[in-house]
Amino acid sequence: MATKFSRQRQAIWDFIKDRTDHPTAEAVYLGVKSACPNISLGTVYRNLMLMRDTGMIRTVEVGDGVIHFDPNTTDHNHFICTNCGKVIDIDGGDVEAIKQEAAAHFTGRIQGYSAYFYGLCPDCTKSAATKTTE
Amino acid sequence: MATKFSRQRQAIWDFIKDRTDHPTAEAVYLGVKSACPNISLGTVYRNLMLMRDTGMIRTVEVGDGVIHFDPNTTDHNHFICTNCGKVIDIDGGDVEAIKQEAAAHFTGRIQGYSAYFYGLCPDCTKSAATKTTE
DNA sequence: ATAATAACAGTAATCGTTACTGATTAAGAG
DNA sequence: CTCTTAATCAGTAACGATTACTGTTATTAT
Repeated sequence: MATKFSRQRQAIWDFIKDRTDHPTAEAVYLGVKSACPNISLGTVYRNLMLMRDTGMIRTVEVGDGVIHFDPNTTDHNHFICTNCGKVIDIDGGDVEAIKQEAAAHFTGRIQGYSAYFYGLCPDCTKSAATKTTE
Repeated sequence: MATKFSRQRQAIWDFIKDRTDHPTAEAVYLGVKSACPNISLGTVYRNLMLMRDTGMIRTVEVGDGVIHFDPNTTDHNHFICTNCGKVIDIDGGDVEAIKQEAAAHFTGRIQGYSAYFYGLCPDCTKSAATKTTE
């Protein structure tokens, strides 16, 4: 067989598989250290990219110059807080409708899709409201 | 006055203002060299980022790890060819409808938006069809 | 248990972007 | 037109995320 399931790969998968906070490679690296104290950052990158290439996870590029990883491979949109940088899933939107809408105005075949919405996340909206009137 | 309109900035603006091909900083740098033979890459970056900050142009992050620049600041979508990497505008889509659709499923205020569609561009579709059946 | 090789840790290299330097130069005042 | 001054420049060094390389380790099939 071609693939060996190493302890490190398992640890990375265990760490990321239920995440909804779109960690970076660095964050995965730090998070996996408890299970694999001397894992290498290169190993984390290699495995994350391999998981992406095999469709286990998806990469998300938010505009902060760093790659984020998302175990949710179903079609969905992302919200990025312009204040704290948090990346939040927007579930339940009719992604198919959005694709259709764009396809109607383009003469190529649209396969994939990813959209990013920007604004203040609920938390930052709250703390902004707390501050003295501004 | 705070702003000086240098020859270099003018050249960069002249180069990019009518482009629809979303050049990178590197591409702008090369393209501007004929007008400004010894312009510096740093100058190109500084001016492009300044133009973005003042709303003259927009940055587009496509997933290739490089920043692209777009003089079209009106709301529109982008198509990225997974074969040749070309970035093409999708004009005429109802962007507002897409925003609404997503906003309906999210409890924060959505301000900005950018969406990317992936697939084979018209050119690559054509040349793929030319090849022996595969 | 052993062989074969995927995967590893550690580190060096790459590359896009940003920051720093002292030298230029655009723009307003006299 | 000349002078002043601060914005901008060219050139280069620094930075940080990601990738590539190298010799070692460990998973899997036999």
